[in-house]
Amino acid sequence: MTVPADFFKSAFTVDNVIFGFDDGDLKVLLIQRAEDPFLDYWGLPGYFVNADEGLKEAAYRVLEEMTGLTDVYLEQIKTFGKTGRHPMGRVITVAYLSLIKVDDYLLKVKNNAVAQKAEWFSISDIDDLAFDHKEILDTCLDTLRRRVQQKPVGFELLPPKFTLTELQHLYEAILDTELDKRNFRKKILSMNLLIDLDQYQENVAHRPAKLYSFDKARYQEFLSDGYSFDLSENKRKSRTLQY
Amino acid sequence: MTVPADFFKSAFTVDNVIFGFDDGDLKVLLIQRAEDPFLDYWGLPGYFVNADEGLKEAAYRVLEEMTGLTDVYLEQIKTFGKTGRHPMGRVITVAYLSLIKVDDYLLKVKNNAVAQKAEWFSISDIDDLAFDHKEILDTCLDTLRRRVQQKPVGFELLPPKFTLTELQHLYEAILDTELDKRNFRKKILSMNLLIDLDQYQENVAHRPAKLYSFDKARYQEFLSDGYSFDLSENKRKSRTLQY
DNA sequence: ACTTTTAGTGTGGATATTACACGAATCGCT
DNA sequence: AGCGATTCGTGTAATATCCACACTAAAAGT
Repeated sequence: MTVPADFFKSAFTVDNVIFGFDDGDLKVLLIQRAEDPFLDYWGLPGYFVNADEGLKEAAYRVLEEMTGLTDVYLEQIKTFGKTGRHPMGRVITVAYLSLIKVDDYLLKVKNNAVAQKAEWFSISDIDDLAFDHKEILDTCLDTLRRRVQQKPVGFELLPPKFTLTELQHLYEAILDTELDKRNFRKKILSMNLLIDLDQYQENVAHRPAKLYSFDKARYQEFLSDGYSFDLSENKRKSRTLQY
Repeated sequence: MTVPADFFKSAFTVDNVIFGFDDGDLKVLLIQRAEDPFLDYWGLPGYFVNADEGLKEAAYRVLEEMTGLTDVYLEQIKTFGKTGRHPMGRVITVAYLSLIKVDDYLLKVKNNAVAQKAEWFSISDIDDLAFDHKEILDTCLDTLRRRVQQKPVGFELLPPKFTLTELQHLYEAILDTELDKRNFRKKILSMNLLIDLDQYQENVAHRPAKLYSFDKARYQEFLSDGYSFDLSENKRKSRTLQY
């Protein structure tokens, strides 16, 4: 076993899968490529990792250069390294995932970036992307759906003040399912993650809903405590199994 | 944004974290290095990915060359890419995890491998390893402990015929906790993952225990069905939360 | 036959999960 | 002012799950 001849002759990239919630719809942020290969194709915002930066660092830098987003939390999901996934040679890519609320961020492509523009796309409208980005997106979507049942991630996707119905719709959109209103409220309120603002919607043509905000301190506790969420209303007989 | 000057001047490796269960103890498979850097240090069995092979493929190949193990199931866990983690330059490594039963495998280091020898170490005896392998190991151990509560992975670690007490000890070793015998048995049997062999231990100085084996077909169902396991006997008040 | 050791078994109280329906509050229209 | 349309907000009861807890059974060795 020797050092391969092509040692130090490979490249790695990061690709960011940024999910957003807007208008009752789960979206993902794509860029249109400004260079070959896949010129003009849409793909995930991703680019090469520099030699002097860490992976996560690179993911944040690339995301900002290509879409203008800063201050999003990125989480490493999986690394894709099939041969032939990049026409320029052996390129391995590390996929990062984030969940943000669309309204909070203004998209802005830097001049020197490899992107012509950045836009949000509804998940259901996406069929083909540059490279193997569709596969990466699908993997991240699976992860998101599993994740959402274990951590209260959904909150990141709503405005600072929201109604319980909005929160429920969010979960229904991500999980592509329907939930029972009363049970949803019971659960969510019992978690003490919400702050009751004692304010109400205005100018709605129906009984106005109470507004809530999200208790960030309490959220931190949840994450560190390894709490287990569970969306359920479950299909199967024996749901929570041990061992 | 341009292609970095050091494009195609990086290297990647795979590192395998192979957990084994033996003698009531959770172990991990390490190799002693036969080359610099970290000559003579113990570390994870890992090496460079060739340009013409996929990541997973590389992980299997490297594992076999360094330890002789074949036919283990490897799962990608995380990619480590801090700058400075490898003294030779920018090297990114993808960590793979596996769980096997020690007795089933004979360790055999190939002549040309970068390893002098391969040995099993108890988790608790490991303090320092080559590179950042201790950090990689710790990350994989966390993943294993979480994993074990979601999938019945533990079965891989026992001989073909085992007693319920052995299975319980396995879980106790992995999770570093004690479990209630009656509740454990109720749960595990209700999952229908075990086949009652109608055989008993022999030559033990006490009442002999029934022997079971593991129903592989049923196990497959579990995996594909996205069942949720849960080890519990739980510390916290509200265990299973929704939303 | 007695000791030692591990195997094997059931119940009840507390909590969590699910299914399910109707009055309340606002707006806009007449 | 009254009515219709719309969404908000709330409780209960049946079922399933979770967990704590203690004694008898079977074999080997003396």
